[in-house]
Amino acid sequence: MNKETPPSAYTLKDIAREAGVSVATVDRVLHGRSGVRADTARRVSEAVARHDFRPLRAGAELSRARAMKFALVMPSGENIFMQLIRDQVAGMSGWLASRRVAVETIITDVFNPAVLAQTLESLTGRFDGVAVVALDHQNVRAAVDDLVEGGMFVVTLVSDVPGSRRHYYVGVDNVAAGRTAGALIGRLTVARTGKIGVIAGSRLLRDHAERIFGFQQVIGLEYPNLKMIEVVEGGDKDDLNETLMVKLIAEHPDLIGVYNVGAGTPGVGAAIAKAGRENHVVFIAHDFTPYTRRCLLRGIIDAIISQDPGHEAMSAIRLLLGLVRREPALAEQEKIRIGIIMRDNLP
Amino acid sequence: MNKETPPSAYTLKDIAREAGVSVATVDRVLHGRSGVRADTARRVSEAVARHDFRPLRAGAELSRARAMKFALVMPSGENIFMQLIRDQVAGMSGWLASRRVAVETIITDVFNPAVLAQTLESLTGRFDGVAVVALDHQNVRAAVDDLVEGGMFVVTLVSDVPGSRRHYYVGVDNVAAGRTAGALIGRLTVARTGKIGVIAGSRLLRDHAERIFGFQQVIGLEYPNLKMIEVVEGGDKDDLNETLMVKLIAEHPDLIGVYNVGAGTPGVGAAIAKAGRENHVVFIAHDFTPYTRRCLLRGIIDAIISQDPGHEAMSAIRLLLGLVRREPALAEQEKIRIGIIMRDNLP
DNA sequence: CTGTTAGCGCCTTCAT
DNA sequence: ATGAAGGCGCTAACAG
Repeated sequence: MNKETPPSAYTLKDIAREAGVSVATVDRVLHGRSGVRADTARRVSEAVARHDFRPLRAGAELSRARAMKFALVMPSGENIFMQLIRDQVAGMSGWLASRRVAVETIITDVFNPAVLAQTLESLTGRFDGVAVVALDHQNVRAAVDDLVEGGMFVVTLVSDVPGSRRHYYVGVDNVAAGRTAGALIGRLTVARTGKIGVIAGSRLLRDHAERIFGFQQVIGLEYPNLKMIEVVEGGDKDDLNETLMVKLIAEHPDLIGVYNVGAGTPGVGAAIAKAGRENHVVFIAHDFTPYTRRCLLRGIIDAIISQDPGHEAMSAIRLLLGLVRREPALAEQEKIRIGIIMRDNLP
Repeated sequence: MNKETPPSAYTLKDIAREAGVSVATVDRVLHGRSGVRADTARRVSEAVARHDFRPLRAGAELSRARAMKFALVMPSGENIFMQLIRDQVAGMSGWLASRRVAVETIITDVFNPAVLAQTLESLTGRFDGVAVVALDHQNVRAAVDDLVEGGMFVVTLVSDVPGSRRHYYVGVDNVAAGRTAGALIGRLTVARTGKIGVIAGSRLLRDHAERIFGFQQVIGLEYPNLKMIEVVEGGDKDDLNETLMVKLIAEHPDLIGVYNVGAGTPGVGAAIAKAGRENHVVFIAHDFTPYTRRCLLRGIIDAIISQDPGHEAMSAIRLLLGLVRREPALAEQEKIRIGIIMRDNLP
């Protein structure tokens, strides 16, 4: 028998009585609102501390309940990871509804800074908060800053705009993700000597650039036996990626590893499978999907770097909710982990 | 612009008015309570469905608010992972207090079935729910069943009692965890030929037994170049583990991999470091701690199989809360992932 | 500066 | 089988 946390069914009223004030005063002290004599405040604080009193959330929530509307700005296109996030949000409908939170998904061309910026601007006043898969570009940064300036709460999702005034970024450390990919390729190719191919969507996307940076770091510094081929770009498209991969295989007989930085993994996988190279080429890609799951089981993909879409969607919404309600920052509680998924630890 | 979930600030009262009944009746229908004519129920259901109405959680919570008391039964001893879980629970104190939930941690000798069973029996009537790091033994199973029989809600934590009537198990699939360890050793030793050592706490602990089983499966079937040495048991103790590991290194010059199934990792690590074998021996262990973090950075440990203690503690409490409140099962939402942590994806 | 009071939405007796 | 009404704990508007 050891530690004990007493139930403490105290209420505001009890504390008020004990401190010899009214509930309103206790409430003021509890929330640090002004208009309380220092001396009175002290008496209240003491009573609160004495019983380690915490206001019951349900009461607070009920009394301020208000319908809220959030916008979720996501890329158009076939990107499966984004699709998964949308699915997760759809699956949260019960959770959202019972809290009077509405989420409107807005699909736009995130790859075009002007379009994205304009989409963001158009949100002004229509929402209580915005979660956006951002693009690191000055127009977008300006749009985000304008929104925040106007009192909107903004979190970036998956892809950040570092210099902006967004309240939070929900997503992984992409440099670390790239390093992880590099370390996996390095370790799994063992001591073999050969070339490593890297396929990205676009080096202009901050998350892709960061992953490549981290990847190069590790390969360059720690695996002198591996030589990186120039990064090629396939716009996250399956077909283009397949073409690129076929070419890589053809031109580099000593290719022993491939890192697909963004989406479009099916294209890369198809090229490897058709060439019958799954046993010679260590293939690392991002994001756990039905397709990558199959590839892991068949040995086409050796490891997946993952971030949990459900977790990210939930985090973004929770953070926005907390901001709107002005609750103390649960911030770094919500940090997103970089997952490594191999054949034997499939979720 | 795409999907839309309307705010729907409807309340029970609105639905009642629309269905031409009172709020009490709507409440009855919503919760499937008896005493409503089929025809009336249908009218209500229709109104509910028409607006996709969900009762506001805060209201429901407030009206049923009740102080609750949960017991957390954990092993005595130095096991760091358990310590981390306790820390996490301590860190949840604000969350718990604002929901009027008290958690009493009860330390007991989980390795002794009789003691554990008796501890469990002693909980009867004193708590609303129990989270227990269990031992798979018939006495324990009987004790768990008795508790459930008596109306207590029970979840097992980290280590399960499969045949029992516990409501949930919160923890990872340990066979898969063992397989993951096996796959990592297999892949990271590359094509080298040699022996693999396995150190467990006790083969009588179900989680250890399952991990060993999964590990053997993979090593035996897929890596003919690796030969497993007989499993040795160190009772999760640092000092004993160190002695065992020193012996393994001395007796098997061709040792190229070690899997520490349970706790006591510092002992194993020390032996490897002192022998200067960190570059020859692939070392896989469980649980991310300050110590294993250091080992990852220094290259002593190659990969950690992790389960998030914070996540587990939170899950256990949330599940118990849901059970007590008789909320629809959020069950498999709470599934715990097997994490792989290497030097570059440290949390 | 401080207190009073009317809700917030839901659940639950207690009547009918 | 159904309805009316009080209360859960907290907040905020309004008095003083």
